[in-house]
Amino acid sequence: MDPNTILALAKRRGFFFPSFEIYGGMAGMFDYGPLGSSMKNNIEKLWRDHYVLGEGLAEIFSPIISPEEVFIASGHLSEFTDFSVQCTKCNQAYRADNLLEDVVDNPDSMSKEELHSAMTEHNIRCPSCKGELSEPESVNLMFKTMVGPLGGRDGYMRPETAQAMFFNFHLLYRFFREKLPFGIVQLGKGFRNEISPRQGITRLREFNMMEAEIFFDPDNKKWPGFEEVSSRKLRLLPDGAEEGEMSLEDAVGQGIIANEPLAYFMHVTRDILISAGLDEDKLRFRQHLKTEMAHYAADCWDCEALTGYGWLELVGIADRGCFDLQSHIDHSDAELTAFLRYPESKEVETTSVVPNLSALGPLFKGRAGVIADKLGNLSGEDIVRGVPVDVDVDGEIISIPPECFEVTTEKKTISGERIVPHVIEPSYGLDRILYTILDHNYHEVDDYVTLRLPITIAPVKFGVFPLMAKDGLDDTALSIDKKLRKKGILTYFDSSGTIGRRYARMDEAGTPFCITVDYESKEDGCVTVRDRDTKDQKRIKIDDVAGVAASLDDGSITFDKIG
RNA sequence: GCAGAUGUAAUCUAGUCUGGUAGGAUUCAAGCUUCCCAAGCUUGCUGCUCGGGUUCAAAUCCCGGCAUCUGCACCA
Repeated sequence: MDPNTILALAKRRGFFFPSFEIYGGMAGMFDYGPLGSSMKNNIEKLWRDHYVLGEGLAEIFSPIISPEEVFIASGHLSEFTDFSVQCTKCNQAYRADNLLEDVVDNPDSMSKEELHSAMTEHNIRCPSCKGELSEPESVNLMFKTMVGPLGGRDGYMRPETAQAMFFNFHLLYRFFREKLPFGIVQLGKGFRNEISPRQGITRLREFNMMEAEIFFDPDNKKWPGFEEVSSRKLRLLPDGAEEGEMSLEDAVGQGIIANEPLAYFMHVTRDILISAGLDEDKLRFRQHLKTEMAHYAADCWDCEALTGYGWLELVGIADRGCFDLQSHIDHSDAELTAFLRYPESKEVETTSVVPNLSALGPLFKGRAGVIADKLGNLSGEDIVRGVPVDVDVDGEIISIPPECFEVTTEKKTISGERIVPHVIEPSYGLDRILYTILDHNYHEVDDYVTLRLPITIAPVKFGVFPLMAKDGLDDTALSIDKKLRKKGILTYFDSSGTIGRRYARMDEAGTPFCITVDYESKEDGCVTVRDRDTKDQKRIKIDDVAGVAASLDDGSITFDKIG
């Protein structure tokens, strides 16, 4: 579908529109209008139904602004930064490390100064016009801010919601009673200071994500429920192979998808997107090429949808290995590990050296502490009972008499070990999904537009109209409207314009059903329910309206079964 | 970020070359009409992307910003 058509509809009907328009707008920023906000809530609800209710994952909600340390550990500060150079003659911009790729080793790990001197040394010039290049300039795609008005700490707007699920691991692990696997979700905004965002709502500087992090024992990557769906098929486009349909178990068995949970959550993703109204024929899973894999990923599949913008990445499902947890452990010294109990405890005999400080002190005075540490680090094999031992203190070899230490042998029971869990991350781009839902459900016949949204996603569930806004029809319609809203069903009451125009408005907003009160209602106590996609009408009792509407809303009956 | 094109109401558009009251259609709103699929009639609301310059006078000419589109580059 032509993006301009979708954009025009979105603006006209209040799904979404460019932000700050009266002040000239701002690239990469969009507002959700009334219909868009409602639709966004519905998508989030559908997503939570699967991940929180269905899979038993737990939701957290953390700050957007995060201290610099988080992104030093996550790698975003270094990996999300590019050094660019510009040609002074033709103004063409390049990534500095790309120009040095075949000239020096590991240019992407070089500092600004190293890049500059390497470029001077090897006389790197503009590849297209041979002009002089500017000095490298660092470009980081995170939004930077200051925490504390007078300076304080550097902060950044998070580029993904994921990090909080990693650096809070120890608390969440306790919440899940110290058992693997378990999963956490977070829905919220992420920020990327894109160089030149385009394509409407599909590439934003401030965008909405729905992310899950599921933690596993690396030696036992299993998720309950895989067997139930293992024969289901997905449309796969593996790295270096032909696109084709394949069952989950075959794909895992042949090593095309790295492991079961990865495949399982790909399937969950497919289910969610189909429930949201996407066209299965326009969906595929594409494996990341080795070269495009993020700095943290071990295997990654994108769920892509065919839209007016071409194939669009909606969901990324990555096996991040233990990269993030390990990195936060290294940077913070926090114990972000899981304890794996062995099936049976092991008895281990260890010999250790215990320094005798009351003997060491008088003999070595100030150096006693250092010597004690050195002794403590010796293993049992370095020592023979009753024989002096040599210790190296700052290059000086000191002989320590046997009365200064004891050698003890003890038996220990080891019941398990601490491991750094692996993580599978399904990460959904909410805005892109919303856009694709509009794209796949837009139908136009002779300039008449119908959005065939599933009722779970539709921003408004029922239009409620009096055929004419008089003779009491409006009062009856209003009371029906009120009844539905009391049941938690979002309606739209409309009494102005002709009935056809009102139906048309609702069709364009994707409202699945309309309820109309007419003159016969007074006599037979019935109203008309009209189906958006077929335009068929059925009459039902006014007294039954709320119940029928609720059943249509939750999907327990369909239109053809009512009346 | 670079190059080119574009910018008139919620939407589509005339007017820009050649400076002189901004026009139409759709939408939207109020009303009439026993009105079930964008019917008709009456009435009404909303606009020159922003800033500066030239000029008696700027939607129109000049400069700059912003945004959109296309291509390049970028895109965890």
